[in-house]
Amino acid sequence: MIAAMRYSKLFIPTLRDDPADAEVVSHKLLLRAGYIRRVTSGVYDYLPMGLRVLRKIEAVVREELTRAGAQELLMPMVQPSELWEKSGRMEKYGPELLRFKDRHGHGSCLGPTHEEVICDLLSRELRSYKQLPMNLYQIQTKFRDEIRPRFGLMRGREFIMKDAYSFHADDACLNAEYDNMFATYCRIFERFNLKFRPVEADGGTIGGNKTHEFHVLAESGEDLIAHCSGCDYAANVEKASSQRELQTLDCSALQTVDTPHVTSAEDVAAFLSVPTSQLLKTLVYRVSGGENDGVIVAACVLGDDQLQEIKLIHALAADAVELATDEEVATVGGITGFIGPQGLNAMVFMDNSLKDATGLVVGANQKDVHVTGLDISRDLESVSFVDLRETRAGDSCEKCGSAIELSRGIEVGQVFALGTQYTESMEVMFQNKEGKRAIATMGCYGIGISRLMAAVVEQCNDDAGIVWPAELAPFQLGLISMGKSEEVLEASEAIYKQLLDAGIEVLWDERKERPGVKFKDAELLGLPLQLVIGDRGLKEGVVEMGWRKGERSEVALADAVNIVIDRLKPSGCSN
RNA sequence: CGGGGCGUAGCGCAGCCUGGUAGCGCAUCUGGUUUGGGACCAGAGGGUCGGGUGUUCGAAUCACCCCGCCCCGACCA
Repeated sequence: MIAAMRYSKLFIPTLRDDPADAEVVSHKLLLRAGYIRRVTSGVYDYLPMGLRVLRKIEAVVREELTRAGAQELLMPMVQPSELWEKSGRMEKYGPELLRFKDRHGHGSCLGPTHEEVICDLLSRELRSYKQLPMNLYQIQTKFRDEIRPRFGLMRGREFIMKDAYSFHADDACLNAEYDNMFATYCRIFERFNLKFRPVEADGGTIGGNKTHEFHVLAESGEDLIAHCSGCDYAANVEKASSQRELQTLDCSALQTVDTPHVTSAEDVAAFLSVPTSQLLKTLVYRVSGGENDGVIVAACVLGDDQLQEIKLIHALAADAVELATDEEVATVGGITGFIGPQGLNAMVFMDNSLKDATGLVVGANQKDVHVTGLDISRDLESVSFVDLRETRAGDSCEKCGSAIELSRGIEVGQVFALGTQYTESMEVMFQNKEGKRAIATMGCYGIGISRLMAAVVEQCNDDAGIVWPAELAPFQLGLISMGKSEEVLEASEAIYKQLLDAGIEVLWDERKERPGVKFKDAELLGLPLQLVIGDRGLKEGVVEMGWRKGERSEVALADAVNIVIDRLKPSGCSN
């Protein structure tokens, strides 16, 4: 990367005001500081400063992956449909996969991820167990036609990702590599000075048996993560399970009560003067995919709980579930607003928390009527108990019983132990020690490079602008010439050249601007260190050195270069 | 796709309700005065008022349709 630049020659279109269409701080600041510009929904230009940061992130990721034993390759963005047909994901991936035909009418798609391509490659080239294990990665542009791109770089349709794929002769080896990648990810995020948390996660469309997500903690994060205050348990709420308190209620007999026009759990509870937690919510869903495709099912949680649909999807081994329409509810004998598990002509799933629940209020499957005094084990038959409810703050941890807390996070990475999910359908085979053909086992590991850029800014900013960690700043030093006297310009240029020779990345602000403008821009851009050269100090033979976040001091002009080199040279130094 | 908000100069906004020759601040250009925390004076350039249709003598303004953007929900690195 070019070490030094003159500000007046660099394309850094900074903005004085926050752009009106940016909501979160990273989006605002990256636009204002001239790092990115929007091209179309979820698609961005990386301007020179933005690209420099991106390259820095990539450099750290490359260094750590190389250290961890992975090799870089580059796969294509355009992928043939056949590979997706073969893996079975052509259907499953849905409209997020951007499909098109080339001029010969050949079905193609833009790569949202590369399991198919890498497996295709390995299926051709892998022969012997002696070639394993192998971990291949790339840093490349992905395209996912997201339903709702938002928050600038945080959720783009086109984005840059580091994706690694490992192949192994057996699961023990896969697990070792999973741990290796897990540790590598921790090291990478630590180098960026991020507050982050690895959490147990759901597999999503990638799939897999074992998977963790890495979340950068930030209020603007789109994910909710649950973590225990007493032990190391942490999981995405999509996956998290926990224990809730169950009230002990009297087990009086079943009784029907009229509840005219009272439908929602809150309203019914208020109407009957009981806590919402005494209500049983019965939600009716239509299933898509899997063995129950098209089937209508019911799922129950307590009135004050939320149903986590992903958990229901897993319980059904389905692709998706959608709340049933009133008509669909009627086909299984329910009436929207008064649905209950009793006598419903559908599979009924109950959250585990309900096993011993008694004295519940449920819909009677009759207009304007509810039933009280329901005892799950006494009054219901053939229901399946599964984990369905969304974990809430204050629940108790299943491991240690301590209180669960919730935080928001930005998912910047995920690791998966996939097993043979893709290698089987894609026929990634090799000859093992015994001379037999065997299916390779596989892991995959992603880091959202461009998202990481936004996540870092989310955590590292103040009222004045961005505060880059030393290793990610587009330039380490902002050299500010104050005033336009010959002495100042000469002194600045001399220092600029010495720093350039020393390999310090310096942005020399030699513009004919007033001091305030230069300070504001330097702070907006987030450069870790400033060196200010002005007439006032020059008379005394000193220049001013100031950290982006912290103290300022005067140093002798003669020592300035050495001091700067000393402070900036050890990479990863703090500011 | 459902719900909410918005679209007027590069950026931020006013004008719209109550129709009558398009405005403000910042930015840009020219000249001058300034120069340690987003200067001042004088002048200048820059607009299909998101697009279309309609109502009207006349539409940024009213009506209808379309497009785009932002926020909340379903997706995910």
